[in-house]
Amino acid sequence: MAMSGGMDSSFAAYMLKRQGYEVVGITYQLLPSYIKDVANPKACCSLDTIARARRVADDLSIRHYVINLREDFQRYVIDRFIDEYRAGRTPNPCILCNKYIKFSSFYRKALSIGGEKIATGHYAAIEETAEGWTLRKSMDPAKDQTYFLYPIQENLLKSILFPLGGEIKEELKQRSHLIRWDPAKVRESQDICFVPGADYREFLSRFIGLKKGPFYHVDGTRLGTHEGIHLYTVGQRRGLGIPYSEPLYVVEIRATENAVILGTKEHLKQTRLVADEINIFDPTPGRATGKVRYRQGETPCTYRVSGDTLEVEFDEPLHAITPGQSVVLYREDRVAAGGVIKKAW
RNA sequence: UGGGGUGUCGUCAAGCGGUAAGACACAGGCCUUUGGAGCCUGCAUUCGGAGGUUCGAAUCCUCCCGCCCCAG
Repeated sequence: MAMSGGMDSSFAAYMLKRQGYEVVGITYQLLPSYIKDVANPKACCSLDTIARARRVADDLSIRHYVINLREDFQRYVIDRFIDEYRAGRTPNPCILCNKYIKFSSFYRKALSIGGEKIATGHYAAIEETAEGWTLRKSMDPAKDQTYFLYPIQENLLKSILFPLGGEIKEELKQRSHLIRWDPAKVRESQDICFVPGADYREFLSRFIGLKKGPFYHVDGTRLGTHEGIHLYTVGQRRGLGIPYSEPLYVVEIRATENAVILGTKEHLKQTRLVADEINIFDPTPGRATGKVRYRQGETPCTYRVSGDTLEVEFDEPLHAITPGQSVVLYREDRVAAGGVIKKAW
């Protein structure tokens, strides 16, 4: 059981224990040591989680281990996060972390110490059906985290437990007295766990360095000068500093020209996309619903898998489909497919 | 140097004698296990400067200053 000492993972551990599992709590260290001051204590991987998790584990009378996954985290999450911004894309670090760390490195480590299954406090569900194992949305629609979990390999699903998949967070809070978890005394907001102070642009600038370049309107007009492409993301409005007759948004980032293209809301409407780094649960082409960012309703669409890519056409235009972000497709409450957006139009 | 025009928030811009609209930008907040979006709130006691007329001026008059055109 991956334990952070927070309510969700603590309660999940409690549930597993009650269900009769032999539970071993594991807290992984992910953050590089240069981040002394953890900015996001509630984050899934912050430093002072260890003590909190241990206390909960002791309380539940389960063993507790701490494992070090910093090297992998640095390489697969932080470095890639930086590289993606350098290339003018907008990565989703939580998805990288799930793909390469929690449901990869952590899983292997858990096996190596004798575990049979891994469990996390994610709000998602796994079910075995006639066709095989499926990743499904959680009972609590407000907390469903399948969007972040789509990269989990299908053959791994049978080895994963999501104890909270059938729970409703608000109801869980009512029962939280059953465990002695440590309420995070800090703000709820999540942000990026490895970015101190939650200012990811400042963080990126330490590695990428500011390199001024042109702001162009989609019609070709030069509108001003930007401070470096890594400071911007498609769909962004604030922080451009350009007065105009109407709000301007980042429409495109051209890394090769070091240029940022601006336009109005209309210019951000797109219906088609191609994604790579895909994970396909249901290869049958056809109808589905999908979303392009976590907090967004699903839009009906059609998809097909073509080689290593996923092609999606939405029934109606979406706003700012952003390269580097992920598209996740659903059929009913099952995750059908997902991938990293390569381009959209 | 003549002739014409113009000067209102960081930017664009209403107002044309009755006590400073709006948009963009910006700042703060809400929302949120990524980023972005969205929503809420704030944002010129003052109208290039100095005088004057008036109960009352950004709005009228005078002078000065700054821009922008057109002339020689």
